[in-house]
Amino acid sequence: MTVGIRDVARAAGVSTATVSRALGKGPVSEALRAQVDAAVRATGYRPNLSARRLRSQTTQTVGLIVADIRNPFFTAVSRAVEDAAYGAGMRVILCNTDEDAAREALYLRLMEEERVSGVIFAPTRTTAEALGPGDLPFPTVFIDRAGPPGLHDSIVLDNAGASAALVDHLVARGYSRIGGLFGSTSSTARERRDGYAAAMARHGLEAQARAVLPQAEAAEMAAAAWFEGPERPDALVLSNGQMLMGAFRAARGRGLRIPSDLALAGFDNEPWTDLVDPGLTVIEQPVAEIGTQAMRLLFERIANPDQPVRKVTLSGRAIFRGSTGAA
Amino acid sequence: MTVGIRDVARAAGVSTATVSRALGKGPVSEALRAQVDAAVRATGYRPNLSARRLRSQTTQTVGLIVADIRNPFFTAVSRAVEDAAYGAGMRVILCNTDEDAAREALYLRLMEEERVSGVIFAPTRTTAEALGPGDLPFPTVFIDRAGPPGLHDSIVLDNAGASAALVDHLVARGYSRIGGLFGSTSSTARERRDGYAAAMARHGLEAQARAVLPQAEAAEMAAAAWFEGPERPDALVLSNGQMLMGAFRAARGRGLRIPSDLALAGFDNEPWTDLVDPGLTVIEQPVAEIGTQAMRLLFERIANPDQPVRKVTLSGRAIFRGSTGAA
DNA sequence: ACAAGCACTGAAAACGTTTTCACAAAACGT
DNA sequence: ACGTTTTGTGAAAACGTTTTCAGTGCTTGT
Repeated sequence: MTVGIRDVARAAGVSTATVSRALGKGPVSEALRAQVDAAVRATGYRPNLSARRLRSQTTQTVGLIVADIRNPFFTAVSRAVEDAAYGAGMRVILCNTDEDAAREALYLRLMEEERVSGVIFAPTRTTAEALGPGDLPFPTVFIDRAGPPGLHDSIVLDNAGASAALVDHLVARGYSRIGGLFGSTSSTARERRDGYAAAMARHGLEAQARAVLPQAEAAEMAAAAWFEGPERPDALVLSNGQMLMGAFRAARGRGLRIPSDLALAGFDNEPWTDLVDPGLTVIEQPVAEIGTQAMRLLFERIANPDQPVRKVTLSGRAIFRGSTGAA
Repeated sequence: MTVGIRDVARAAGVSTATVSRALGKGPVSEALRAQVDAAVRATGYRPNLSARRLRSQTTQTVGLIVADIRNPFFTAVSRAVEDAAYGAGMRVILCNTDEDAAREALYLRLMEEERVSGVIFAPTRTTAEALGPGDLPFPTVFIDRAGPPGLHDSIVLDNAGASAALVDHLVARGYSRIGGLFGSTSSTARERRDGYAAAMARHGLEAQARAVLPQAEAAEMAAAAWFEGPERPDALVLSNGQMLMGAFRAARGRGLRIPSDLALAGFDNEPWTDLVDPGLTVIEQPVAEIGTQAMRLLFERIANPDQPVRKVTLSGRAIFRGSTGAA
């Protein structure tokens, strides 16, 4: 029924070995290569990738495991990863964990079964801390979030520095009751919280940090409760773009005026953040670069498994807008 | 080196056939099944999916081909598709075509080589019109956009009706120089344009439609040029959420007041559309349902290849906001 | 008690490629 | 002109599973 390499071989009058070599990069004379090409076209042959992978023991596939593709940060990173992968003739298996360690374990097992060439992984803190030396039997690059210390390549943001920059800016604009609402699941959120706390201490201010699931709804509820409570902050730092959106919603719902009643600052320069009124002060992350660099690190690790572990730290870019009383 | 099914068989003291059956759903006695489970645990065996696919001739994989995952519409649909797929033990191969017919052809070929069980596809108009009866050698469900007429299952929006609803609303609010800026690449954009034109005609108004690439930047430039020109509209209908964002940017850049100088209405209830001031009137699409229904149609088609072609038409929900002078 | 069926198991074939191996012919160095 | 390499080719093995086929031992119905 379906046409295989032996049909092509028969049509071209050569052996299957020659067809395979003509399609790949083996040494084949020009004459035979032309015959094979013609036979491929005539038969409409499509190589069976499962068979190829089984025999060649290389899948040309990478896994990409993130919390939720609907978070625009991961959307953008994923797109960059996919472009780089397809550009290099590789496929991507995308998995959404929803910050759930059980699903992370499930997908890591799937990656083993797929015999992926490598994995790009943004883990929860739980998983990152539980992972030991031999637990990932494939090259792995951690992105956005730290993996187990010292074991794998990674590419992260200078989270503490970025948080501190936001706090410094808020203090300079005259805010003092600066609260921080951070994600509860990632090392990144924790680093942002620590950077916030350190900067607050440096300014002699009392840090007020809370943690929730890093999603818009959870942040909206937490922020709303905070605004109702006895210690209403005059500024709020949010740990990512989704939470920033939640906080903005909560402020609007309470009728708070920004930036006079409340300043807002956060992470991720999502396209809408300069569309609202006032625009929101954010730390822009180099999303495309994170994706392409992650693939680069992974390729190099695959090519050279024993090279020393590398950690790439990128800087965010602060964009000051009206939500913190800036221009 | 790597542990295979024969190692498990040896460890369990049974044949590979029995291991395979114990792991699958074959008939195996309880005693042996327990031995096999123990051996699997002891050896840390991970089945090789490439080998399984090759032998069993079923890949349990579906392709998902969309224009750009960064478009929140496709992001949400993709997430729903992936959830449904993984929930049924299938994998997803995601491809971004950037509205490019050449890349569509490339990825369709890839789907053949992967021997996917089926494909979910949002094609450009070019490709949809070029596709003949035998061109897709796998079950295919078209989403968001029409495929070749009558050949495949599909799930689309009532685009013309939704457009007309927007026009009717704008007319009721007193607007009359209502322009339409639509995507140039999809049947969907064309249907929205036609629905717009028909509604305008019904109201005795002159339709003014333009078409550009369905992206924020292109729409912003086109809208800006339109606002500068001699025939500035007093309302604009946009063909998707990205273009709506572009038009909103252009209006703000020109200092136009919404809704007094200009009304804005479009498609896709993206999270930011009710965050800007004024909120934007949109047609909300049932994104999650589109994704899950697409997978359902695909599963049913795979299970029963010869059943009649089905076309599911979903209705959008109009959400009237300040950008059209609504409450 | 015996034929017929049933439930379970193992040996071996099969899936569609790539790769190894052996070898013939051509090219090369002296 | 003669070994020695190089180049190109085909036959067959190999990749790691699932599935077919042919039992074997039990149960069942009569």
